[in-house]
Parts: sequence; structure tokens; C-alpha cells
Amino acid sequence: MPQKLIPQTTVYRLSLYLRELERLEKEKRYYISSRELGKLTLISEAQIRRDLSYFGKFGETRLGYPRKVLIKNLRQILGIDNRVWKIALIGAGNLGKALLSYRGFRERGFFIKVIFDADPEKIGKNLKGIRIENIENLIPISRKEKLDMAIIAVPAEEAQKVALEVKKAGIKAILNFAPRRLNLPAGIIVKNVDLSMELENISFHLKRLKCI
Amino acid sequence: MPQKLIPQTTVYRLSLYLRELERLEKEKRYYISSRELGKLTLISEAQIRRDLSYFGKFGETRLGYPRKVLIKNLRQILGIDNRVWKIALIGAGNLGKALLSYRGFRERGFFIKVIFDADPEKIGKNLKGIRIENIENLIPISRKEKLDMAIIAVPAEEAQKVALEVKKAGIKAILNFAPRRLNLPAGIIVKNVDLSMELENISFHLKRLKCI
DNA sequence: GAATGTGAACACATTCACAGCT
DNA sequence: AGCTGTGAATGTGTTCACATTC
Repeated sequence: MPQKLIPQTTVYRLSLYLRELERLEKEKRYYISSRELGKLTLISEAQIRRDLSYFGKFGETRLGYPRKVLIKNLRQILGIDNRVWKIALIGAGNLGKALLSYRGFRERGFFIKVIFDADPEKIGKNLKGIRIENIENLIPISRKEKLDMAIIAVPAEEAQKVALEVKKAGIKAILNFAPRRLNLPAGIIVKNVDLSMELENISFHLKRLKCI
Repeated sequence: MPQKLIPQTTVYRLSLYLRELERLEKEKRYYISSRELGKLTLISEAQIRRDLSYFGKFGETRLGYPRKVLIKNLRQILGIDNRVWKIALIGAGNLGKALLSYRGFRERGFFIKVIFDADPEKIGKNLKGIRIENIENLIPISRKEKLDMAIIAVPAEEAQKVALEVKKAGIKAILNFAPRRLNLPAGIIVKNVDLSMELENISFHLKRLKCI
């Protein structure tokens, strides 16, 4: 496994490949070609070969990629092979609740271990069997539970403050749903899911359609 | 407004600029420089000037960009200046409900006009004052209401089928929350919000941290 | 013969660095 | 003097096209 520089986008596509390969559960054939996988994922075959080549040689000449072995490799590359990532969900509002019932988490080895909120009404109650803790206790609880990741689902105004606490707690990754760019020191992975930006992007392109 | 090719990423950043400029409501100064905006958005000043230059010359030499005028221009470019986009929400599950209570929609001129679901238990009921319609009626209702956009928040297995119906209904854009790549003919804008992919991306980077 | 893996070419995106302006 | 706007240089990501392999 050479340590070449891996494009950002490649990692996202690996998830896509994995998902489609897993959907082929009933498929009897041992091998799948980059062309076939390309048809399923809508990614060019050359792109697929390039993406995989960053991590090794998984294919066999004339045959293609052995499906199940490739699945195993992809899961290992993505870090979701029999490993558990422990998550803090911060914010027990509508979005937080929706995220709690998202099946994809558990399936992929992501476990929400603690929920935090600032609302005294909510603190102490349970959601899906998980206790809602006072956000004030974020740091001690995170450290005790050795949490890997925080999902920020609080109002925009709170997000930056919360993110700094998360960093202080030694958590190494954030998935941020608040419509606010987080300004954090290096050493923490941040991914943003920003609904406003997606909507405005669509709006931009819709407008172009109508004007041209 | 020259019709140069605009990078994908530029449009997303415009949203970011707009949001930060709007946050400066109390700011008394008329002008803001690309450097100052860069500090706020964590984008380089050169990038900001380049991004804006795709759409015109909004700045003034020696002074910077007139904040309020720039806001107006950005809103116009993004297509959210006193215009209403009519949306169908498809899927009245947990995620759908969470999206319904997202303030950002209304603020930006996005209005959820109809909700669709396949569950007979839900059809006919109301959510936030919006009636839940039978998904079977997607096409006639979409056409009558002249909907611009559909938000797909249904289970992965249903997403492709629903998307094809959306296309048939003449809707021109989709925001897809189902963990499934949609395969559609040209002529419809599709943006995916894919939680699994974000999680696996984080997992990938977390793993690297631990291994290196 | 039919696939992979990959150098080389190309396309796209960002940054540099400075002319031009007030 | 201090800003923008932008050619040119650089950096990053994708595609082409083919040598290689069984």
C-alpha cells in the first residue's frame, strides 16, 4: 500500500463502490469488472481502476475484481471492518432524533453512545434508550467513554462554541449539520452537511435553466 | 456577466460568502475587503476575488466590496432574490419531519408545498399544516402545483423508482437523502446528501490518524 | 482475447503576483 | 497606499490509451 496522495473524492467513491458491491449479494459470479461496476455506480471504468490502484492491486488480469475480496478490502480501507466507532450526538432536536433512527449508523459500525443537550427539559430523559446528558459534562463524559466522533446538530449560533468544546474533549472528528463553518485548530477532522448550501446550489442551477 | 465556465465549488462558496455577509448585519462600515471576508469564511482572499469575478466586477478599487450591494448581487446570482421555489417533500418519516421544521427553507425562499408518502396510515393527515398526499398522485399534483424541486427522503429501496416518477412529473431538481445513486436521464439537477458516505469518509481519515 | 494498472495527456481549480485604479 | 481583477503558474483530479498479463 503505497502512500501516494489520495484525492479527496476517491474516498467518497470507495463508499459508493462498496455499497453497490454489497447490493449484489445474490450475484453468483465470483468476479466483477470495472466496466460492470461502472455501470452500477455511474462512474467511468478508468476512474474506478485508478481509485482502487491507490490502495493496491485488487484485480486479476482478464477476470476483473473478485467481488467478495474487494468488499473485504474496501471495508478495511474505509475502517469499517469489525471496528466500532463511538459517537456523541450533540443536540436532541428534530434533526438529532431523525439521525438517531438512521439505520445506516449501526450497520456500518457507528454507535451513538451519548446524547448531549443544553435544554433542562430534555436532560436526564432517554431517546432510543440513550440518556440525554447535560452538554456541560461533554468533556468529562467524552474522555471517560473514549468517544471517537461528535455529530453536531445544534442551532447555528451554538455550533462554534460546541465545536471548541468537542476539540477540548479530545474527540478527533466532527460531522457538522449546523449551517456554520467551524473554525478549529488543526488536528480534528471536520465534515459539513450543509442543507442551505445544497438548496442554494440547486437554486442557482434551476435559475440558469430558466434563463437560458 | 460573462458566460465563462464556473467551477462547481465556486457556487457552494458563494453561499458561504452570502451567509457571512448577512451575519454582519450590525456592521456599520459600507465596504468589506476580500481579506476580511476571507477571515470570516476561512477561504483565501484570492479565491474570493476569483469566485466573484466569474459573475462581474462587484468591488471598488482601494475600498473593497460594498457589503449590502454584494449581498443583493449574491442573492440574485443564487436565485434566491424575492423568488419562491416550490418543493415536494417525498417521505414523511423521521428525516422528512426533521426537514419540515428546518427554518432555513422558508428564509431562503424554499417552500414545501406538498408532502407525499406511500403509507396509508399517513396519507390524508397533516404535518405542520401541510397535507400528506398519496405518492400515487405525484405526477398530477406536481403538474398542477408547478413544483420546482423534490426532496427525496424515502428508504433506499424506493428512491430510484420515486426519482423516475419525479422526472416524469416534469420536476427539474432533486435533493436526494436516500443512500442510493439515482440513475436519471439528462435534464434534471440532482444533489445527494449521503450520510453513509460522510461517515465512511470520516472513518477512513480517523483510521489513518490511528495507524500513522 | 479481455481484463487490469498506469504513464502521459488533458481538464479543472487554486494560488501567485502584479498591473491598474483612485 | 491599498484595494480589486486577472493573466500566468501551479496544483489537483480525470481520462486516454496501451503495455502487460494469464
